[in-house]
Amino acid sequence: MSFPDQDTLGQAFQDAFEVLQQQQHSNIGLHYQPVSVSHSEWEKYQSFINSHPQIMTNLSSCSVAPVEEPSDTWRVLPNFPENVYPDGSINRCLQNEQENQGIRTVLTTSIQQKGAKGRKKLRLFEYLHESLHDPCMCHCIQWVDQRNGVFQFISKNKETLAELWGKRKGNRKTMTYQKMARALRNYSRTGEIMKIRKKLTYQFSATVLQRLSPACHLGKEAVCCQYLKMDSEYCTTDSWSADYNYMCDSEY
DNA sequence: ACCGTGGGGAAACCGT
DNA sequence: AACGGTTTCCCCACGG
Repeated sequence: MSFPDQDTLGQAFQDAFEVLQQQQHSNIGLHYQPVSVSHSEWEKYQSFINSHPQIMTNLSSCSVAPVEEPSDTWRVLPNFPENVYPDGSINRCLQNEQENQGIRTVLTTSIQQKGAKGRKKLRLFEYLHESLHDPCMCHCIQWVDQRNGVFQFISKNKETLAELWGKRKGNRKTMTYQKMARALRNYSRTGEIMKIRKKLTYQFSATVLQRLSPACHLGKEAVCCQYLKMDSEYCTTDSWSADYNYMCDSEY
């Protein structure tokens, strides 16, 4: 991972705390964790920061943090260890999910907008994958079959997810599911995400899935079967998929 | 007929 | 300036 530069990080902290103050929750302790970093890795940084308290007021020490991979997204965690999964994801976040989402959006947007120097933009499929691993987002998007990269938007809350995506990107207008789905359809040209013949259901390509899901999610031996589109039918390469499409046909 | 969902063309936008 | 990756708008099709 790479730490954002000190101005960026400092501004992001400030923005997040401003939100907290506006919401009169300035007493809540927060962790700031890049999504791409494991919990154990993050703990190392935490202990480093804890042993250098001046970082919190003067972020000059950040530059000594190891630089490996660029990080695109950061998450805000409440200061309750029991809420953190071993992989660094969140269990219940704050009592008020909207509140946490708002703070997270401020922080991630701030870092991305102000610290995007030379860093790749977050892409929609990356955001969706990230959301799929965020328990706070399970009311918006869920795995249908994680092993094969099949996921589904929750009809009731799909617009919420779209709006959050729009905010994350800093779009001028409100993102809607329709517009997001248009972007998803563009992925079918590049093969990164395919539409599954089931309501609100899509599938990551094997390549994308491997790139986004390291061993912790897939298992090294995991093989992703693709749904192959043939004359408006989808066929698959294993029995699960055959069953799955049978299920789709009866549901869709 | 209406609604939700899906498909796609085309132009605009924005960051690299 | 060119390009990639959306974003936005619009229109259409289809099934319930």
